[in-house]
Amino acid sequence: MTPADLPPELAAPCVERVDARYLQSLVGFNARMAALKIIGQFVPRMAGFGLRVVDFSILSLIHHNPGITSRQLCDTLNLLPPNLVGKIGGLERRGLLLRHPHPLDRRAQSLQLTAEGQALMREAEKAASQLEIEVSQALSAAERRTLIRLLQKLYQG
Amino acid sequence: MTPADLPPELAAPCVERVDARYLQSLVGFNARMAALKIIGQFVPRMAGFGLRVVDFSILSLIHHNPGITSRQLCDTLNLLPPNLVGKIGGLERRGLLLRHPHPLDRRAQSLQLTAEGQALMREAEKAASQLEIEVSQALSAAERRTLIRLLQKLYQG
DNA sequence: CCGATTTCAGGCAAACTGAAATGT
DNA sequence: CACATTTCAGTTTGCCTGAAATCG
Repeated sequence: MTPADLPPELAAPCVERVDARYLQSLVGFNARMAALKIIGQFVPRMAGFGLRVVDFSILSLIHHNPGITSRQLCDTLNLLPPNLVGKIGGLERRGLLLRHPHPLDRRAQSLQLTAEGQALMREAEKAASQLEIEVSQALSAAERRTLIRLLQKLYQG
Repeated sequence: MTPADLPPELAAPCVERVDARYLQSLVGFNARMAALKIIGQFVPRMAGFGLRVVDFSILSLIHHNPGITSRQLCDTLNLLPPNLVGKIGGLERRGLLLRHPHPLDRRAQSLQLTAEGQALMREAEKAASQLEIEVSQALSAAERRTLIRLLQKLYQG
């Protein structure tokens, strides 16, 4: 079948412009593509503070929730406990956070930012909010609010 | 400082309910959380077809673009060429796709689904579209269209 | 000679699993 | 005794860089 002496344009097809309409009809595909694009811009900004994206999320949650536990961090950020241990340890060795015994549950630990950690996060969150403006420049303020509301309906529902 | 004989509720703070409002004000955080939730439901469905999420994306693009090249797949899916080689090889060994010499560029390869690959993707895309309905049940049809439009404005802009 | 496409090889970081120690 | 929180050890997976072979 498909003799070799057929004209080249019939032997094997080729594509000029990729048709991604089916994948683009799936919310998951679009959410993943958008997340990858934004995170791709986030990574180099946070690298300026010596932080990865996940470090920023961890420190931000501790920043706004002094005394939060590892377990609560895992639940909020969809992390597994063994993966958090090393990250918390590294941030502690850098002097950005402290572990205290938890007042209500001696199995757990009460996490807090040091003064240095708080100063770093004030700057890092300033940079994050600035990047937020740049990344959502294609959207109006109302569209941005709508987008966030719909995304939260999706993953919180 | 902070004497050990202070009442426990003052020695170290603790949080009852985590305040994630700052992270939730960032589009990137919400897009990532939504993508993770959807993909988390996608993985077991595609496992029923012996596919990972990325395999589904690859096969779907070949399905709707017979003759597409590896390079075009990489551009569309944000993959690096070395990472695609093994995946294409595995799908070929399973008899789901075929590689033909590209009619216009002998460096490239023209990718096509076999009859078995086409049959598999008809079922897999049916399952994906069904999951799409379930996962966006929290949204109205109009909200779902709006969400997709705004996400595309973000990552295409 | 330079660039693009595909492929292979090796290194690095991240993820999950299983189990142990401690405490509820 | 059953369960929860943290931690460690081992394994696997995936991603990235660098370089080679082929071709435009």
